[in-house]
Amino acid sequence: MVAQTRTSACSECPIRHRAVCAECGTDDLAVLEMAKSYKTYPAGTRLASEGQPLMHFSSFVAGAATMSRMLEDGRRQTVGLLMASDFIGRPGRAVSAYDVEALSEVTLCRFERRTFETLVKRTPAIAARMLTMTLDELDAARELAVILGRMTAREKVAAFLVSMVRRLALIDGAEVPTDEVTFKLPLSRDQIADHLGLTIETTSRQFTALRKEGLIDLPGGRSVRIPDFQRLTLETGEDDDGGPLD
Amino acid sequence: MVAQTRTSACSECPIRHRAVCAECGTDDLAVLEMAKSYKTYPAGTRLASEGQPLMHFSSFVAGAATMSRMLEDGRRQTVGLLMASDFIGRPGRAVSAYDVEALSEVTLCRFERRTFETLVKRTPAIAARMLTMTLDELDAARELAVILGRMTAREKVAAFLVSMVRRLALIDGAEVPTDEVTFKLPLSRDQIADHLGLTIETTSRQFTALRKEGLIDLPGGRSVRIPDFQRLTLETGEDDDGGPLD
DNA sequence: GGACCGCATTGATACAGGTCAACACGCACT
DNA sequence: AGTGCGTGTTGACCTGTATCAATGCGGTCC
Repeated sequence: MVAQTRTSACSECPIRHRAVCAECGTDDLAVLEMAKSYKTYPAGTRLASEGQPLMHFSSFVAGAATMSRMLEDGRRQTVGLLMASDFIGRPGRAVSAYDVEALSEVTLCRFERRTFETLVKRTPAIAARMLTMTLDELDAARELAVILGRMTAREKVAAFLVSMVRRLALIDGAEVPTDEVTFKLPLSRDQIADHLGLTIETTSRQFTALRKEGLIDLPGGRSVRIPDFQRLTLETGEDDDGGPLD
Repeated sequence: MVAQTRTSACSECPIRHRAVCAECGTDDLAVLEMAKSYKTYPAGTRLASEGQPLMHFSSFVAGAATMSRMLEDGRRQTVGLLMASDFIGRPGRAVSAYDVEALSEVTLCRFERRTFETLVKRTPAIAARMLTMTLDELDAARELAVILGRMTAREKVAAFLVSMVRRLALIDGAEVPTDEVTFKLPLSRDQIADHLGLTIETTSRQFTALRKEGLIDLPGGRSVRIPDFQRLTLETGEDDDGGPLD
């Protein structure tokens, strides 16, 4: 089982792990191996800036970051939360369209942009993996549009918590919980507000309101306990069945 | 020049035109040719429904449609405007995540889903073209998130008009205008409101306000004349340079 | 012509969320 | 213990947008 050996040998890098190991020939694996480099950044690092050149295509191995755009007068909107297996940059674009800031210590698996473009062209499995990842990000961005465009502040916060739980479960490879969960938010109230198109005050008030109604528990230090996950899901206004669509 | 002959022979279908003709071998072209079928639908047709099976992967040849999600209580958010070269469906997903409704008469180039999945796997150029299209849609979805999350009603309407002009220019293969433009909106005020996360009344009021300030002209019948496109751009709050990033 | 209908506009009022301001809490540093 | 600072919470008030309601306007059908 050659594929398995490879899988375990490169589990840190989502690109290599998911796109290449299982499906690719040895040659491309070797090229990929030579091309990639790991790099770790402390929390708070600006990993990319809007309008600035972006020399690498990078994939998240560990840690989390926000991807955001700032308007002229300082209003900021976060358009995506980047976590394990998400990526920064895109083939064919030399300039970042967004600011990317590390929320925690972040480890990236990086490829020099030109090299990666060649790899995508030459290696069908990498292109296929890129396509799947991009389609998933597209779904996430559209979900966010629904939240931003049509939900109330309360629903936004509930939807955010629900999506965080689902996201963290996905990364852990665990099942999405049906009843009780406890986890730690990687974002400050400020950063949550920027993600939900709210102010920090409104965000804080909604957390408090949900707590007072027993939908969540806030033991302190950005921890959240959700006693009944299903019930919280109902607060988002979505007529969602809860299951993935694939 | 074989490629050119092919290009002119299949100009109606973006998938075939852009992804295959220029880059693919004859075999895959032949398969694609056999697999595709054109179909035209009248304005108002529901082309897909959230939660319903979607048997085809389709690409827009002509016409426009909205892609939207409805919440339990009837609130609707449009997450994308589909126009020539955009697509409905995704490889690997049998159920539509959104409602798609034709705004005008629409011609689609359709592939049976399974067939298309095979084609994507087998034909690198199709996968590459899909990836580019998906990355573009991802950018569009994130732009929308910025608009929905952080712009005022006035800015939203201005940004919508600006993006419509850019979009229409792209489809025509024309330059984005720097001064005067006139065009016809393919959306009703209602549909614009659902796209911008506003009510129809607020949307109408902002159109009126922009008209009163001479930023736009409304000759009637969904036509819009913009006397100074650059000036309108300034109303969106974006510190955009106006140029594409690629 | 008149009645109707879908779409757009305009006005009056209500309210969700923004703004401004004070205060609380935890934590590092001295 | 005391100070300072970053982060979060809460309160009072204000404003932009939603809501409710009326009117206009261009079609089309009888």
